[in-house]
Amino acid sequence: MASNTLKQDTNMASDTSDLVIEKQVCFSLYSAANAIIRAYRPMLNALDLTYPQYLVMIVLWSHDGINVKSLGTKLHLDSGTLTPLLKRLENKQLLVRRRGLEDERVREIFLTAQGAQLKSLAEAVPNEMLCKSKLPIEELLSLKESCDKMCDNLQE
Amino acid sequence: MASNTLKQDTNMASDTSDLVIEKQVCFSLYSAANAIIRAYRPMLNALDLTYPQYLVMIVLWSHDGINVKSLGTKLHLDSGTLTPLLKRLENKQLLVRRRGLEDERVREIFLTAQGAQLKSLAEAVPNEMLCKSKLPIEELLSLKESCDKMCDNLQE
DNA sequence: ATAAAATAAATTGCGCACAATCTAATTGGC
DNA sequence: GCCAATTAGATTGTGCGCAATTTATTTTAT
Repeated sequence: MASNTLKQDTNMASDTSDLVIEKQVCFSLYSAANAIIRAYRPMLNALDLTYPQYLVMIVLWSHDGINVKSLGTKLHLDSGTLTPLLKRLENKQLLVRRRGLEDERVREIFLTAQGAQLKSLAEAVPNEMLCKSKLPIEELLSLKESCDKMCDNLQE
Repeated sequence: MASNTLKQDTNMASDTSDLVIEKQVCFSLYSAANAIIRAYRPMLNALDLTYPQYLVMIVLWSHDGINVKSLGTKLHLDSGTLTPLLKRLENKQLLVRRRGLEDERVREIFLTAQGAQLKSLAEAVPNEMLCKSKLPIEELLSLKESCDKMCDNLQE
């Protein structure tokens, strides 16, 4: 029991093993992503949106009429995530889901007037988030670049 | 309809608005975190662990006997996430959950022999992940630092 | 000694993320 | 023209992540 306590308290593993939580880059990224979604919550509650719903709305505000496949490509999400999410946004009257005219398999997503209007309320969100992060813009840009590279490199 | 098509195709908004998906640092971080968990999956399937379960095991491998509160502080997760996760790991015989002797409210988590043994199989995982990321170590370290800062700054 | 406040964990409920599977429509080859 | 292969999306089931609430225990103040 004494040796066990010693090993824990002095944390011998941290010098020799890579299997320590404090060394894990991926854990830092995972925790930061969770923290970001948590930080967005109060702002997005005011818009009655979750963070993934907010992302979908952002895409729609510049690509009204996009289909589920293209939306999924842009957001790196599949239909298993998007279909129920889009149904919830449809229930909130922010969009409508229409079948494609020339291809019946395709679902095209169109903003309602209400959904389009929500954009003006959302305009303030990105800047408020940048303030909360308290990081200089150059650091945020290099962080973004590394994340984008990571994402690309882990593709299949 | 012609003007609508023009607006979409030339993406006018991208120059004037911050509300474009390609500009969102947070979206990059969110996508990278999802991509990481996806990339870990095949490796961790071999250990019959999910990524959050793997994180818990990493902490236990250097802090056997830790309680739920301390575990939550380390992983930035609460009992609503940890309690059912720990029960699943207990069902897999990787750990046991005991009540604290001096304080009955506390749950202390102890590795089983099987749980302790799993560490040797997990030793190869971090390096394999670094390879998959294809990023130079310096970039990974600066990425980790920025994520840790982001996480700290968004605290409460 | 006891009631109030604080603390640790568990529970409930919702919304992702994603693997796996299924359905329906379209395309390509012959 | 017809059938196999492909494609788009929907469905099902599991495991988080977390807000909100609840239960049980401990601490504090009186």
